Amino acid sequence: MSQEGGVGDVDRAVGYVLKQAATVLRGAMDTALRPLGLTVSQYATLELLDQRPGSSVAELARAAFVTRQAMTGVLAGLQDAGWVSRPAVAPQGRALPATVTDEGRRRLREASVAVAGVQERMLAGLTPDRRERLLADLQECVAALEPGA
Amino acid sequence: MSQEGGVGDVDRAVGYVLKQAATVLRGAMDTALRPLGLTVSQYATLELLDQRPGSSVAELARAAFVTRQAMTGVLAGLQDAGWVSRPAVAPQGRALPATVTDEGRRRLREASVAVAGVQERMLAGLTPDRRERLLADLQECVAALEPGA
DNA sequence: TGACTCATGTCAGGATCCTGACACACTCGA
DNA sequence: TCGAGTGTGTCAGGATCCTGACATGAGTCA
Repeated sequence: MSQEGGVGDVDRAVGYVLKQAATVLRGAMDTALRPLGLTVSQYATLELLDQRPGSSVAELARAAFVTRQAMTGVLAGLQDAGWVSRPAVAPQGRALPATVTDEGRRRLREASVAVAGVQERMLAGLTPDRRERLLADLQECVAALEPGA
Repeated sequence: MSQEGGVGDVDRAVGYVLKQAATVLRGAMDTALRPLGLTVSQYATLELLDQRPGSSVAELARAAFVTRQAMTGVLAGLQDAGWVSRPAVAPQGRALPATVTDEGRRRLREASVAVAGVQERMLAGLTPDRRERLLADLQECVAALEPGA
């Protein structure tokens, strides 16, 4: 019972397990990154910025699924640490293109290895085929729920 | 390139898509629950409490992946709304067993249908087999990362 | 040129959650 | 019996993120 149009047992609800997985992963990343002096948000921002050099705060915020205000705070911390630099004046429009500094890139490389280890540990029990399928299914879920759909 | 021991393209990193899926799902649940006057946290707590009647704050907190303090705040809101009741004195030990009221159960039933709709929309593009596999894979990921592992 | 729209950066305020700490209640073993 | 260990509820403080709002710069079009 307790089915009749509802969600059913939470342990078998994809949404519940999805949040659980995201929470556990974030925790594992946090413990892996803490010794390196990086938060999960900072690492994610560095990784994004390394792959999209010259991004504005707004672009990074969208890529990291947070608001511009939140990303502004993260970027400020990264700038204070000397891992990210932004020009004082906008070269065009209002956007201030951010770039990873050499020191930031070194830090990112260490962090990236650590995070890759966590991801590998998470996926250790899955065959390459299953990993591909898992990724594809998650992307399908995202596409189905996105506002534009 | 940019592979060499690192994470690789973020769009193909399971962790990135996992967080994206969790974020999009939470947003969709929020818009679905808002008309019913429920937050996602409140709904999750009601659903958990309906399936585990008499749970304490600490038990609910563990089940919802938050701290006791956060769950205390959510429960206080639910009690103020009259959807959850707790005895004034602990019948045993210090734990105060919480239960969903009749009014709360009515509200939960509506919310559960709404959330089930969101989940169905998210999984619409997946066959039953793929849904089962997705659930199993996510559970595998959780088990592989859990502290006790 | 001027009005409109859109995107960006920023400020102010509030909501949510976390870490750290403390006191109380039960259980178990010396 | 009593002490340690565990689990629970709660308070205080801080960190992170969000909503709402505003001003600025660029592009579009009458």
